[in-house]
Amino acid sequence: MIKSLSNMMKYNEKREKCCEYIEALEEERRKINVFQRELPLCLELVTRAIEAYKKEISGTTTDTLYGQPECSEQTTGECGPVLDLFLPVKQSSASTDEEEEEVYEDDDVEHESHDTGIDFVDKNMKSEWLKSVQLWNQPEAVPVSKSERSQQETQTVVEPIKENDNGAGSHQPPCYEMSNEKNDYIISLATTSSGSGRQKTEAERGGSGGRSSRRGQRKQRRCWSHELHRRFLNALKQLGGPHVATPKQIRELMKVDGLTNDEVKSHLQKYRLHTRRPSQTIPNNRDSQTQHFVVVGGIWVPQANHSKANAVASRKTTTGIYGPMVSPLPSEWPSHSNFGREISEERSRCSNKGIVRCSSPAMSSSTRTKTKNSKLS
DNA sequence: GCAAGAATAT
DNA sequence: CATATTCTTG
Repeated sequence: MIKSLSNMMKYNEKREKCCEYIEALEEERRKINVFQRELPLCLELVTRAIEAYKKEISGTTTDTLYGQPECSEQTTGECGPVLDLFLPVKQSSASTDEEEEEVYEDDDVEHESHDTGIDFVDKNMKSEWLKSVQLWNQPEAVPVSKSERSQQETQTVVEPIKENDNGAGSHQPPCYEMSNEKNDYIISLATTSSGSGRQKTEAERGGSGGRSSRRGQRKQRRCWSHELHRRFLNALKQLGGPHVATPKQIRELMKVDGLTNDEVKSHLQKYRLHTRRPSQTIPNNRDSQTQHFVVVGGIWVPQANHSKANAVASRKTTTGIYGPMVSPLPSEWPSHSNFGREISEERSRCSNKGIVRCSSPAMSSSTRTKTKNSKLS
């Protein structure tokens, strides 16, 4: 008699336990699902375990509660925010990406194999929306994925050190608070793409609602994320250096919709400033004004360390962040801007006091010289 | 009137 | 400091 009773209790207890397990397992499975290709076995195991437990508690019971085993939407978990962000952009992936992404497809699809079609879930999704979002918002904030890409194309240099950036938990705070603005940006990025994308000026200041009424209002500050800056540099490179490239051209090349000429212009201005005479502010000894450059493979580099230019050592080359030469570049720019050693490249092009044909406006006080001729479009 | 650049402003 | 905006000029 007693026995049966205790048995029953035990059973109940057991069942309860099972339910808990199942619950936990399913939760786990959802997570694993995202990494299906990495952990196929894991997924399988968990699934089996779930089934096993279910069998155990057999028939009726509380199955209803756990009736959603097939939750294929791996977004679950704590992805709340993700989802939110994702939604607005969602469609972009389909239509826009080609425009936007082209510049940096490389790393996005690098890792492991892609067996099941599932990849798209985490891979695509992530890259897609993250990218767009990032462009305007938090420059870094990305979990990990893109840590690599930093400087692929141009880079001749190695850049040994770069771990610091986001490796650990450095969430750069979003530039400034853009609150809901972000959606607008995202959307514009997503839909417009390069094609025509151009009317932004208005849209932006309009803020959220889209009311562009208040014109006096200062535009939201644009944060030049790494991505943006990368594109910027890229464009610069294609155009032949910061001194010959014009804001408009750059903007067009960047293919970042929502970006305005003014913004580019401003950025360019800053870039040029930093680019030239990086040392100036720093009276520092060092051959400050005597820097001797050496031509290496067509580019000018500081004689000093051209051989191992990027070596870690040089990084503190006095010149500071904007060091004119190929200083190994301190991880990147100060906070978020990222003129890094890339500038070195640029400067290598025209800098060197007039040695090169280009009038090197940068050097001369009167920059306006420019080479407008070249762009007689 | 536009666009680039410099000079200011925030 | 980094961006935005305004001023100047071609």
